[in-house]
Amino acid sequence: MADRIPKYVEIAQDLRAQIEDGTLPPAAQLPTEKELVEHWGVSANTIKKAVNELRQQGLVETVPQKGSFVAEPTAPFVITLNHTDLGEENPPGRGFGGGEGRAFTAEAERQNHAAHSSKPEVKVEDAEEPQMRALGIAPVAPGQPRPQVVRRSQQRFVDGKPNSLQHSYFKLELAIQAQALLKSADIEEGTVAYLQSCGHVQTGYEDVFDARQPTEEELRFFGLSRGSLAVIEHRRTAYDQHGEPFRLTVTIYKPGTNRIRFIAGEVPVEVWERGS
Amino acid sequence: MADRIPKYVEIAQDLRAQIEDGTLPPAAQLPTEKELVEHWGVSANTIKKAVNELRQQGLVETVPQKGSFVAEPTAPFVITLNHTDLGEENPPGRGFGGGEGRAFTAEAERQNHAAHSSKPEVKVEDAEEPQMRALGIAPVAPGQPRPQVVRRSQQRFVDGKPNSLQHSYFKLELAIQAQALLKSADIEEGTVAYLQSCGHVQTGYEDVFDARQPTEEELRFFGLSRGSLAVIEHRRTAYDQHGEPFRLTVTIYKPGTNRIRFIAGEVPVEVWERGS
DNA sequence: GAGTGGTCTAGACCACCGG
DNA sequence: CGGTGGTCTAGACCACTCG
Repeated sequence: MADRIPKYVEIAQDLRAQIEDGTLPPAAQLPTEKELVEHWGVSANTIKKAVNELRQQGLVETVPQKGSFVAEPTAPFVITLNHTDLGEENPPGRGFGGGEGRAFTAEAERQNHAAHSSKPEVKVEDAEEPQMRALGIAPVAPGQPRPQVVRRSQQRFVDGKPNSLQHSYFKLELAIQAQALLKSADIEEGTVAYLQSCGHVQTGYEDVFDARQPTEEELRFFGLSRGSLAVIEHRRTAYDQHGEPFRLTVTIYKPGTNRIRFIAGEVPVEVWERGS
Repeated sequence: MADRIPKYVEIAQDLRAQIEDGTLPPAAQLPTEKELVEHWGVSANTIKKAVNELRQQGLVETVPQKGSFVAEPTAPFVITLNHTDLGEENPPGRGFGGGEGRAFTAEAERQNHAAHSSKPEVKVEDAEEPQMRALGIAPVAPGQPRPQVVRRSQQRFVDGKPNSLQHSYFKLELAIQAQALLKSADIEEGTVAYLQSCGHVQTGYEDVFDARQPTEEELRFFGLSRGSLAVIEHRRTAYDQHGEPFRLTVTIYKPGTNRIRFIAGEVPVEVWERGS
């Protein structure tokens, strides 16, 4: 019976209970590791493992030389990646390809959140395997020069806090045709509309999701420390009227504060409106 | 410069490199912790942290009293939760509400995987908050008796290996009308079709995704040890012709071996066919 | 300079697995 | 039985933050 609960799990459960019943309110600092060591009469490593559990559960965020703090109550920001956006009629407030570009800020406003994005950073770089696959670029032998792609990257914030990272990849030839892609500035009319005016109508897309450990860059941006939660990765490959892939957009979300949502068919309007 | 890489990260990177270049092929056992301790001249805890990194990255699976093994090359099984399934014409092979029920096995076959599901386990239980919210059941004060719901749970396997867990929730009144929901047996014609024959036509749904740490039950089912990767949770709330929510299906996927996919509009047929 | 968490060591005991 | 990983201890030093 009971399966021998390790001490660090027990400690984590106790702290969790304190967080859930409000003894440790949101944003409060946890007892320091030293205090916990004394309180429980265990060694420092055991406490670290306990706190680590909570970090992985998203209940606690640790700032390395300051302390561990109860995570803000996840008033989740919902990204609606809606379906009904491919030339069919668009219900009011449901922009094209939700979650991308300017649709992101519109979505946030509907949910009474303030959102902003950094200026796009544009880089021309050697294509990596997954990007090549998605954009339909033939693989090259190792050692051969790799084809180049344009990457447009943005950092996105909600209520001033880091929310997601977005990288869009385009073939270099396309960017030469559609030069606004090379400028480090928002595309006023939206990327999808702009590319349409350049002859690439987005007629379909494929969305793929996965969860994975954050990279170092993502850890820094989200202000997380190692060993905390996984991020959600969303890859959207967009196809034009010739059935050719012409854009790959990769968005990385910090979970807990984000929900990814799709809506299909008829649902009550309250579902659209509600933010969680 | 270089930001002081901890030793355990360095060791993890070395092992990772060995996995990626094939020195440690899939399913091979890693050097034991003792061997790694000797090889690197570090203490056991440092090795454990290194291996833990790899576990969280999904590169390694540890079986407690046997050893750590290189994870099988993620030949990812792609669950296509397609859009074009709401009464519009269905392209061949794209069943209704992909990823659910029998559509799951059909999807697997298209990708040349063998899939099977356990017999549904049916339970009548007190509704929890999130289930009530989704099914549109009014909240009750704490202490009051909670309304009851029917839960149908299935374990799903691909190529004999645990793939996902699925729980569908229904209001008890609905299950009384539609009694097949109470039987611990597959519903031959599919749940959606069956409920349609009971007067609930699925006219829309909302999908929400999140990533989180696995529960104890999920750890056991997936054969993971604590501190390994996050799982992907997919919640689908289905609405009927009156705009009432009548079903909540929660599916938990082991990441790495699963990709969740949506397709909208026109994409080349190869995209439908390919398994990654 | 005091306080924080991050890394690391060199031991220990345990539970479980296999032959 | 020997070998494995899981837990745990009681120290240590470091880097960073803050007053």
